[in-house]
Amino acid sequence: MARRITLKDVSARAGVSTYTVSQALAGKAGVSDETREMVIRTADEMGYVTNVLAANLKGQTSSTVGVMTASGRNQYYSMLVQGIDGVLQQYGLHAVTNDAMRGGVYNAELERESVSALLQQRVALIVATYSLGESSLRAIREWDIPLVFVDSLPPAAAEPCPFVGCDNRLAGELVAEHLAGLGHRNAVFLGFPADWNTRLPREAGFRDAASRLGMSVTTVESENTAEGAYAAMRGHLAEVGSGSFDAIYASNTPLLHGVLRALRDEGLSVPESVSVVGFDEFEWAELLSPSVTVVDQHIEQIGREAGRLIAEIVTEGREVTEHLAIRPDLIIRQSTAPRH
Amino acid sequence: MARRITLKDVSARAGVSTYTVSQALAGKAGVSDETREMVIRTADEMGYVTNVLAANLKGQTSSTVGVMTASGRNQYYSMLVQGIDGVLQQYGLHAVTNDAMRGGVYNAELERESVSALLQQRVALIVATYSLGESSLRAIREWDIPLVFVDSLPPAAAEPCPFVGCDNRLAGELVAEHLAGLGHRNAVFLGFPADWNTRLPREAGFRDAASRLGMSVTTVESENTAEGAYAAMRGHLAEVGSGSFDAIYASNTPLLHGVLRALRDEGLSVPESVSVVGFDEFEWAELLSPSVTVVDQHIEQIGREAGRLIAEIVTEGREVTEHLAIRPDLIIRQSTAPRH
DNA sequence: CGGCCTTTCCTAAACGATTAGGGTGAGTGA
DNA sequence: TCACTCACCCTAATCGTTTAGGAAAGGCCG
Repeated sequence: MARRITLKDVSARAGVSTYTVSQALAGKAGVSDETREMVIRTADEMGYVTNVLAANLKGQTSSTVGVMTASGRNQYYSMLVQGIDGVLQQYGLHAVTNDAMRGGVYNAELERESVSALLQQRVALIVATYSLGESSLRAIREWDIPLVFVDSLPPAAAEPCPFVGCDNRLAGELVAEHLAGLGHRNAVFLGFPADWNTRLPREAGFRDAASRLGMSVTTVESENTAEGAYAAMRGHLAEVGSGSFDAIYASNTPLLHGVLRALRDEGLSVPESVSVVGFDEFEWAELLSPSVTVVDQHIEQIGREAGRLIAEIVTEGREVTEHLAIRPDLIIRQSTAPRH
Repeated sequence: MARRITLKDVSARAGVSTYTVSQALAGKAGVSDETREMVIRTADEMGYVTNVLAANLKGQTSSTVGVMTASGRNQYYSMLVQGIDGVLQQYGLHAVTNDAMRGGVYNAELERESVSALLQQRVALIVATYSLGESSLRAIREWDIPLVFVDSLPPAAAEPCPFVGCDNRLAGELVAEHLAGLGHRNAVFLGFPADWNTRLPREAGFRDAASRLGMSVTTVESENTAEGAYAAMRGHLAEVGSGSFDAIYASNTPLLHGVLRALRDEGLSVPESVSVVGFDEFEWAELLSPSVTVVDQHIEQIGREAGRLIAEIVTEGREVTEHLAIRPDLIIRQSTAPRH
């Protein structure tokens, strides 16, 4: 292809002005039906394809939304992004993802670069799936770019700001009620760093319900990786022994992975010695031995709702500050059993 | 922010022409060092951020690459894309992903829309991770957009065309040699549809080596989902009984999942009744009981190599047609054992 | 000193769309 | 018939950059 067909080429061939072509193709008013049809016909005879760069430049709009993740190896995020992307495609939008993890650890420099890249692209909206840094927040606000938090609650500095995610407090309560109902008295909450602010409600809901039900909760701190959880769990066992707790709530899937490995390597059987609950449903949960009880936060639904919300904000320019908390469910499997 | 700072604003404040500012900020020649420094200083004093849309429009270039996937629920693809994206970020490029699956099944209409969306964006390059349809191939070629296949081999119509992926033939050979070495005589190859053209070499390598080693191979056809594999496997067992084979090679992770469920539900124990090998290493492989022997195709490496290749093509305009086959390794675990 | 590079910078025309702000002619009502 | 509206279309400016094609000034050489 020598040169690409432009709107001007189409207008020349169709014998009308570029204005008419533009209106006709965009489906806007001001063009008669016969002209519109004629224009459309010649346009695709010529193989014309709109240049969205030019359209966005002139229109001061953008059809891309930026997604910022800090996923590391947590598959959860990629599923989430996939979900969002699927919806956006239906609205003619597309997502570009920027991850702020390098070599498994959060990297502030990368976050800065990501924000800068998204600004350069003049994205229509930014989706944050973790607690953004102070300077990112400031830059985004300064540029007047709509921000929506998904999964992770907006930090106070970002409010008011729309949010879609799991009701993490409720999730913790469900787990605590389930474990206490099985007769467990001493639970361990295995938490990732509070940099990810989903940590707080996830722990608080668990603690509150547990104390209400007379179950003690010990928090074990862990890096946000399977390896970190493995080390943390073995460390904890070495310190307090296996008799000091009868249940574990691992606050996400990588941590669950680490816990299960640690228990296996310590020779502790699940659920006989200790009950285990994970956060997030995943495909292998049912095939493990024992199959694993988890909180299902309905990630596809979160993705869909987020996509819908984003499309609404971008295409209709609506101001939204609504917080949408999806109700989680407990999927009870073999890794939790009555205490004996 | 009332109005956004443009290059013209910077040039006015700095007292030089837009040309000078442009050259200075882009790090090109034709500007004295002191002027350059002065321009850069005032630019970030003013909080100037390049508008890449405008730059790309004028420069007839693009900093985005399109990635086409047909992933469904196969986590493999999202890891691959993550890998590629990570490298691209370092080159100032970014990826937009378009998936051609709707509701778990391939959708040609979606593929057409994806291609159209990528053309509209004037992407610099397209990455295909599955066998694109005839019309997509034609459109991409007509638009003169570089195409690189990752994971999936280019169809004949697309050659010559660069490729990065696993040496699937070799993978099959490794599996066959391992199984035959354990004394197995009758293997089942569980294959996803040949629409995904990785199927062919993956099966051929296995078959060739098996026949060389005196091991028979029966192919069982399956949809490309865990559910499909489950159904296919149970159907096969109902038809021929469990005594007719002693090993299974599941050609990707969703299929492996279906196989393991089917065997469990049929009460067949692994590896006592049948050895099982999966394709693709995944985090839970080692924690399952039994842990699963898999082919590790080194997906991170594939992603890195692909990213590097893409960056080279886009930023340096190099013409590349090289095929890069990464050597897979077998990770032997408990799901394969000597036949007794 | 005149001619000729170089270096440094500027002017102004693109890139490919969108869209105010008209203009034209037909229809309508008085 | 005239004034007015309305539907349809056009002209030309504009979005924010990059970059040919000079121009001015200084240095160098014979």
